[in-house]
Amino acid sequence: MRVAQAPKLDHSLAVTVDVVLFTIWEKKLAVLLVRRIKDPFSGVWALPGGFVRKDESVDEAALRELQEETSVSRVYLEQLYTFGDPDRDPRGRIITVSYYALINWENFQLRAKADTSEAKWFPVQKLPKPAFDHREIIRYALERLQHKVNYTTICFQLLPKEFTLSELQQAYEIILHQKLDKRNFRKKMIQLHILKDTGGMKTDGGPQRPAKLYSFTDVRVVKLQEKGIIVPF
Amino acid sequence: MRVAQAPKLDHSLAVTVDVVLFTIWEKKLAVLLVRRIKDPFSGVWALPGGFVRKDESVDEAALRELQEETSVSRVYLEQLYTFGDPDRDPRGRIITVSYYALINWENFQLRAKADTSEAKWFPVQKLPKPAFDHREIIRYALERLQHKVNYTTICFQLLPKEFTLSELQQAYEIILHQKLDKRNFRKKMIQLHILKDTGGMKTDGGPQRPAKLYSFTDVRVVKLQEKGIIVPF
DNA sequence: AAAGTTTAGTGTATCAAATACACTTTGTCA
DNA sequence: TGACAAAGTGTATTTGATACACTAAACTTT
Repeated sequence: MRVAQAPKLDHSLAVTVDVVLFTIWEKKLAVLLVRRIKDPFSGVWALPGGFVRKDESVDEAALRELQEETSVSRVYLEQLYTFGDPDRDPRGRIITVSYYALINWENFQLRAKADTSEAKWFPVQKLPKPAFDHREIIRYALERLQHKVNYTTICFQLLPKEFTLSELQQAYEIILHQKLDKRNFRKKMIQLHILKDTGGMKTDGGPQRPAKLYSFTDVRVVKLQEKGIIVPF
Repeated sequence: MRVAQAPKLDHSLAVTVDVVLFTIWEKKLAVLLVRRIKDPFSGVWALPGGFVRKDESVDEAALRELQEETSVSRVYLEQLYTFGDPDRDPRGRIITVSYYALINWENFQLRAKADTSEAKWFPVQKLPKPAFDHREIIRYALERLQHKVNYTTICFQLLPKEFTLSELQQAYEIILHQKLDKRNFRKKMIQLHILKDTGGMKTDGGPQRPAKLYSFTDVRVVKLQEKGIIVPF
């Protein structure tokens, strides 16, 4: 092993990415963890992630690692925070750039066939003690997600293309961990003009009235209510 | 020079920090830039920053570089975003973790004596074309600052310990780049219970009525109006 | 086919917060 | 002592958030 002898010139460090992948699974918000097969923390659940290569951007590294470890691609991905304490990894000086990603459960089902390493969804309320500082990263991701559903259309990333208003409300309730008023919720969603009535109906198989199906008017995640903020320049 | 021959094992990259230091100077929001003396971009204005060392956290590196290049310490500092495109630096693969910092102009005056390299304040509206992707970093920092003044007490980091309500309003107007209503502003600030009447008065030297001096009740930057968000776990 | 079940879908009244708006006060300077 | 300049103050209106309960529609059971 090489020991750094010229500190003034050798500034190289290892950089990893870690991704908190969320989905809504069995009416709970869940995070995907993979079981580590190498030391340190061999056998322990951890966030999917790995080293950033020299020829790829950090964003690309996050997507690649997610793809490699969970066969997931084409997800909404957003950078969270960079954790850079010198002692956060027992292997040595490793900085990690954390991300969070959202996927709709049905989409995951289709793509997760080629799994090699063990991966499993855990409800955020029942997480095992994860490796490294991954619990802190998950907490941070959850906080960001909870904030963002309030002023963006990010929530749609967790739903199928067409969904009912009840399903949308349920998604909000699951993420925010609180009940919402049905009439006020629908009123708000409709006046935001982000929903399109697809004309379709959803029959659930149960003995109840079918619900209208909606889709999102904008394919992209959109910011709402940018009140009082003007960005000059 | 050593060439990486074991790509599977050698994951080392260079990591830098860059800091967008804001102040309010001559009734404008300004950013501190330093003139580079080395290639690349020799002679070009750039954000203060430099390489992260192996034995320090990324936050510590940001504070250290700020101290070294601008003699500034004890500032409010917050991580912004990590920029990781492989071609963002002509020297090679360098990832940068960006920060922004706030300082009150009078405090800077006292501490900036020991300046070695050339440093200068630029109003955000009149920035020179900076080195690297620093313009993007500054834009990002400005956006974050403008958002944060709306729901935190971060603004106080730009003011002296004691200030008048007019000075506080002016700071908001400068950051948000828009005029605010005097009565509504004061009403809001007072009902937030974040201000303490110090009993002192400020006479400006002009022929006008002196203003009451206030200070901030909490030394720390505080979040306001966390409405509708509950963080379980 | 009628009654029962279950979720979808709808409107209004109240309360709280944001906005719009103009004059009086007070100390300083000439 | 009168002019000046910024400090300081209140109310009415509008807008958005909240609280709240019944009818509609389709399917299932008897």
